[in-house]
Amino acid sequence: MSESTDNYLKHLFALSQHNQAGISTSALAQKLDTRAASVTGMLKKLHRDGLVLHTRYKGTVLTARGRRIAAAIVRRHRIWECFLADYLGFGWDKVHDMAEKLEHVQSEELIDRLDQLLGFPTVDPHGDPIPGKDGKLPAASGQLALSETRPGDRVIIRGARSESPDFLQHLSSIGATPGVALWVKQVLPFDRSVVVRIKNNLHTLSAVAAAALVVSKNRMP
Amino acid sequence: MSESTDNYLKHLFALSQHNQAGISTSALAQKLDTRAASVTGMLKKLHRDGLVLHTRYKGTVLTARGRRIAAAIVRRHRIWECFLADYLGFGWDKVHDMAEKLEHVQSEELIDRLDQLLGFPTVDPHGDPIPGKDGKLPAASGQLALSETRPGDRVIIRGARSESPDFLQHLSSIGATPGVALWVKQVLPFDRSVVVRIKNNLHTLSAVAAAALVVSKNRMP
DNA sequence: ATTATTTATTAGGAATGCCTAATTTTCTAT
DNA sequence: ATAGAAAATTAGGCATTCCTAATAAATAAT
Ligand SMILES: [Mn+2]
Ligand SMILES: [Mn+2]
Ligand SMILES: [Mn+2]
Ligand SMILES: [Mn+2]
Repeated sequence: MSESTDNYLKHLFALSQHNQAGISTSALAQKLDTRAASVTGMLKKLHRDGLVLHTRYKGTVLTARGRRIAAAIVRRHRIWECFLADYLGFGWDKVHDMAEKLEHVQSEELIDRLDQLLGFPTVDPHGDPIPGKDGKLPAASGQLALSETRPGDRVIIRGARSESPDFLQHLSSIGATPGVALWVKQVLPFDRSVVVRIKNNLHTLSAVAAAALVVSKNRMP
Repeated sequence: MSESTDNYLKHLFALSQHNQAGISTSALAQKLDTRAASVTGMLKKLHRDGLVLHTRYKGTVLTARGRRIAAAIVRRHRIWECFLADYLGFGWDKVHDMAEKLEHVQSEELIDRLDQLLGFPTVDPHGDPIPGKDGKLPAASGQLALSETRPGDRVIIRGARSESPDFLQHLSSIGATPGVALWVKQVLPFDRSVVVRIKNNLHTLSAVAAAALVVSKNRMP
């Protein structure tokens, strides 16, 4: 298991959280900041090694074994983030990059003792849940619908509560996809539409849309 | 800077401590557990990059730049070992392998904050000195191997010249850990084994073990 | 349904870093 | 001085992991 395969599994795991279907090669390439061709090559190896199921031109899903390993990586990442924040005083804008390296140190005993030192935290400094030793993620906390936010809030998009292609396509067209930051500018009183800013562009989401868009006030791993 | 080059520099640094002349390719290969041919190839790259001076068929010495980087790696390694021992309760036979990975996480701020958390230690759990931020190694004074002592001497254990978990675990099992007092009872003539008393118990250490156990005759450093 | 566009895969190649086997240089012992 | 041994290097490969360019498949538009 190399750092590279670790990162592939970790991002597949993250993308799987808000994707029913298989993960697309391009989505993974984007997360990993590599080219799609490289991703295809790696997916073939992960498939050969029984960590993912990859169907040519379709998509990729983690196997139980791949998911178990990925959860362990995310667990390490987030426990290290807790340590960096709680014991070394780093802010949540600093902890991620360091944890990005520390997560690859494979020692279960090391992580278990860190976990104990930290008092068995359940969320990392970004509010994201820490997988348990069994690989299970505590139910996502700190998530809410965009309709529950108030003007001034800065949130991160987590996903959608609808599979409606129309709705999802509309969100994509305005750049509202998981991981993207969103500023709540105002909530129109007469129909509760929400005006938001996404990357310097203003967009208006209906109350129905806002109720179906899941956001959180925290960052991702 | 890869983990590989890190390890080359680190071992060159360690070998330089007890070697006036340039380091031989085979000595380095042995420490790194690789083949001499691989070492030659890497040395050419390190030379090209200005980290070592390598003279064909002669030997290799670190440049000032190479030495500075190597000292930083050793500093990280030993500070991590202190953390693992002091905060996570790992024994000196366990810390080395984990630090072997942690040392490659490159963040000066991370190490400086760890250093502060630990109270700026000057030696690691094996009694080895921790290079300062300037790359300077505190000189170990009054230290000698147990094999250099004579019956009747009373010494304090300072550390070990091996990271072998088997060896360190054995020492721990007889109570021979840094700071502990030890009386030299006799040196067996036929194989130079050393019989010592530790807290009212007699133990016999082979000549090989005695040569790897570092002690001092003075109280505290 | 056919074409155009987007997405994904294959082909071919580069950099690392390791290996074994062959060769060259240096050292040692006669 | 010279043969033999030891040490180091070069030659030739292999596995990873990434890249760009060319091709193929799937999806969207007409
Ligand atoms: Mn990472
Ligand atoms: Mn996080
Ligand atoms: Mn290492
Ligand atoms: Mn040590």
